[in-house]
Amino acid sequence: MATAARSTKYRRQSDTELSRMEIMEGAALCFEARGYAATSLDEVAARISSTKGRIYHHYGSKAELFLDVYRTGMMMNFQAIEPLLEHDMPPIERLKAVLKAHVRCVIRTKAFQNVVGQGVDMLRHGTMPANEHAELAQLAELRDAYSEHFSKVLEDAKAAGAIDYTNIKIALNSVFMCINGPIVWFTPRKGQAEHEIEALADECVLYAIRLLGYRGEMS
Amino acid sequence: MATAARSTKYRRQSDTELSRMEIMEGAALCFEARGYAATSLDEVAARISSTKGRIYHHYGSKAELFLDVYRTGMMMNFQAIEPLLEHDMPPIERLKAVLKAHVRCVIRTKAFQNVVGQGVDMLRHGTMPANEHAELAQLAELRDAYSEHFSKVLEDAKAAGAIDYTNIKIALNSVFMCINGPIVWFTPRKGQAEHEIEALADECVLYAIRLLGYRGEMS
DNA sequence: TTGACAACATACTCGATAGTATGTTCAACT
DNA sequence: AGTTGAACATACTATCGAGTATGTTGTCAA
Repeated sequence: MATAARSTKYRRQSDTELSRMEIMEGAALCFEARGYAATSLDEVAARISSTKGRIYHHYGSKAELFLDVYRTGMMMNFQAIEPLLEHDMPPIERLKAVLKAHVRCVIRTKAFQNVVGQGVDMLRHGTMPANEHAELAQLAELRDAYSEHFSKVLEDAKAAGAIDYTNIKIALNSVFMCINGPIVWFTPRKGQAEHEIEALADECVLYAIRLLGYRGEMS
Repeated sequence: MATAARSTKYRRQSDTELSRMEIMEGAALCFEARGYAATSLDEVAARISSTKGRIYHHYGSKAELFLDVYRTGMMMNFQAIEPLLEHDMPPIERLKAVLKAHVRCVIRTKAFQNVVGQGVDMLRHGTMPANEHAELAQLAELRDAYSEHFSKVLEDAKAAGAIDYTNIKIALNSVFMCINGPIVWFTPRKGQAEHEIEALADECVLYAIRLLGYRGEMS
């Protein structure tokens, strides 16, 4: 039966994906805590109560694992904001919504986003550990495409007169520094209610749009 | 002669300090480019056309060198802003001046500040490479004291009604993210005039005070 | 039921690097 | 003029970790 065959096939696929995701989560936490270079794959394996053999069964190298974490982190970002780019709404409202979605995503997937940050740094300094230039270039494009989304949203809002800035590069960098801040300084505490995180995210967004010259208060 | 004796003594001291500074500058550049863990002391030595022996003559360990770079970076920051804390001036002007001084310092000493950032991360995650808890605690205090300076300036400006924020911790973190941004995204280009960097710094400061709810434009 | 393969675990190799031990030079003091 | 010690350079060791080679187990298909 085709259905049964596909079912089996997908279950195995799914298991593989689940296994890779479990590895990635462990890796993201280790990379976040100690940095890429200082993290050993034995540490990653230990974190998920496993062994290095398992990791090398799914990934060809440490760098490949790192790149997969990077890519997954970027995908999480895209999935968070892309739905908002479709809907028709006032530019300033879209800006607020996109910023908010990004911050929420960043907080939820903190470890992955930290790895993304490390990857961006490596790209910037040309110290990528891999020889896999194809993957590397692809990730750079991912990052640029994501940044481009924000550029467009910013320019729309500026054209609508809701915000203002002199140099879009500096403005965009500053906004990213601001809304990515939680990656660096946020530390989740036990028993922290969901609405506390919401308030935190709202405050980050407020500062980000203020930075851009937005005058009205939050609606 | 006491004078000659002291002169000799001081000259040797001074030479030692110069040598240490040269090592630190090489180390800061390497740490910035590859990160602490990925940087070998042979690389640092090669960067200053020297050998590992020289480094170990001045420092007991890689971690000790790192900590000295960290401390030196923080000192540069203090020296940049502390004179401004003395003078009597309107809170909002002091805020602007301090932010501007910080950004200028950050751009000039980019590599050192990047190391400071790595150090702060290590403190945060408890992954400091050294056993030297004394040094470690001292550096944490340095960082806190520096942050405290900004806290005071912010609160004064808020009391004067020039700015506004809900949560000082989040606001301060956001401001730091913004004014420390150049550490991450600024890349000096050859032939870049001094006034271009000034303009860049001004724009960072503008975004930072806007973030804090400042309404007036830059004077 | 068996064999074939995926999904691991275990046991190794080998290069890189932090740290050390020792050698060399040069300047100051005696 | 010789001795000493600071400021290095050179040569080595010891460890750690990425990558590999091989062993083990459960599962599914025929």
